[in-house]
Amino acid sequence: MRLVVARCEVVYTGRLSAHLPMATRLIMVKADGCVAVHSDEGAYKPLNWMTAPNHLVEGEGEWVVSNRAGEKLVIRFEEVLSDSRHVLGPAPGLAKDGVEAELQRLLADAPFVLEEGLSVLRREYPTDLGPVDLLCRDPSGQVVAVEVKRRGEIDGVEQLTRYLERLNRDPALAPVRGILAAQAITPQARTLAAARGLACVEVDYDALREVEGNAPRLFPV
Amino acid sequence: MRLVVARCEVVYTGRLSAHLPMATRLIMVKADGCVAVHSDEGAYKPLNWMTAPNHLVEGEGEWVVSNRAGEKLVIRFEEVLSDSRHVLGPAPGLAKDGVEAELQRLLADAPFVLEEGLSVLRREYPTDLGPVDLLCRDPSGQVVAVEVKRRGEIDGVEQLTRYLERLNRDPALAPVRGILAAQAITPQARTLAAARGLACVEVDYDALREVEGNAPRLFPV
DNA sequence: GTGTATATCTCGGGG
DNA sequence: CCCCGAGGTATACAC
Repeated sequence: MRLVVARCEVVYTGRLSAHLPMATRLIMVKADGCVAVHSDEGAYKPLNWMTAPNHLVEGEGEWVVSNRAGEKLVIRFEEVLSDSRHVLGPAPGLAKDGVEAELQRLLADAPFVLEEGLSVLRREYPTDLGPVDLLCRDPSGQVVAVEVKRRGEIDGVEQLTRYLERLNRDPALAPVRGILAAQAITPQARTLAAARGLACVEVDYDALREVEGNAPRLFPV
Repeated sequence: MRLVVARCEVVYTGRLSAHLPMATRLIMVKADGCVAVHSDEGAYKPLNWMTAPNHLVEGEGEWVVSNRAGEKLVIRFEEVLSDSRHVLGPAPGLAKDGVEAELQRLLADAPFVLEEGLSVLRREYPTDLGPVDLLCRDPSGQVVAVEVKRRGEIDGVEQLTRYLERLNRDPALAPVRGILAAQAITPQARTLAAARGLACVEVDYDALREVEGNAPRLFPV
């Protein structure tokens, strides 16, 4: 990784045009070639950047970084205050818990926490509007579409409504009903869901991880 | 700005839980107090971070950064390879030339490219759900709501649907119909638009700039 | 590759 | 203060 502290001026042209007037900033060049320009205030993310792969040309007091899509980042240096290189080596990636993907996986393994007797037909069931998180069947044989969210808000209700409208056009599935499953559901989302005849279930994440630990014994496949 | 290169391990708990195993990384502390952990590869944005305002406690080989919302970032150091501070001073912000805003402006000047005989009543027509990009009238006198997007996706159809539902409650405007205008529209968005009786128009941005150049002569106001 | 959905989204504007 | 909308969104994942 190369770290340059310098008074510079930056121009980006590509998907839009952006300009940074002359000031002191940090320029970070990572091992994969991506370039980021940081100021000392404001945000954790860079003001301007160029993702890899790109082509960096170091000219006379000027860097030109361009990529295949025709985007260009030009950094014009007035004064370089510091320029250092560091060998960081490979680093293992970030492991995340508690994102929607994991919630979906946990629910797919334990759909009964949503409703007694529910079983999963498919995850990511495709429709021509996009994939339904979980397609299930209840003990009576009715198909149930489940939309999984970390936080249940109006968007989730809209999404579930779209899918149901689509699923119910398929005579092999109809009538399909819907469940919005989330760790927390806002009152507005509940109201809209109720108006559309959709069920809401709040899911206790920690309890679900407990269930996962026990499920293999309690519900052998 | 403080830049620390170190072998470290990072744990974030808050809106989710995330863990970075021991490896060499860059830790950036900006003047406003925000902390970011960068690896040497992958992305231009940090793996882990904590936005300002927060509270940083430097302990024995360990930093604990926490904020009012109860989020916590813990960095445990094994070996510090470099630790430097730089005074960058204030920097002027980023100036952008937007894209959707310009597309909207171009269409407002040449609504007839969307549909023969269309004229603009108002840009950013306010509703209590948000502003309608373009409110137009067709030759028959019917009001037409236009949602302008750079890329036409399902979100845009939902947005237009909400606005239309709102506009059609106003007897002075109803019945209002809708057009989704974008440089490119996905098949799924077309499907949903068709199901809702909304029109889709793909707009050639460059051609539109041509029209703008010619319009003053061809279509004098 | 295309397209959808998520994100510790971030960031800004308006009520 | 929240809500909404846009982002050079980036990123992951399925078809």
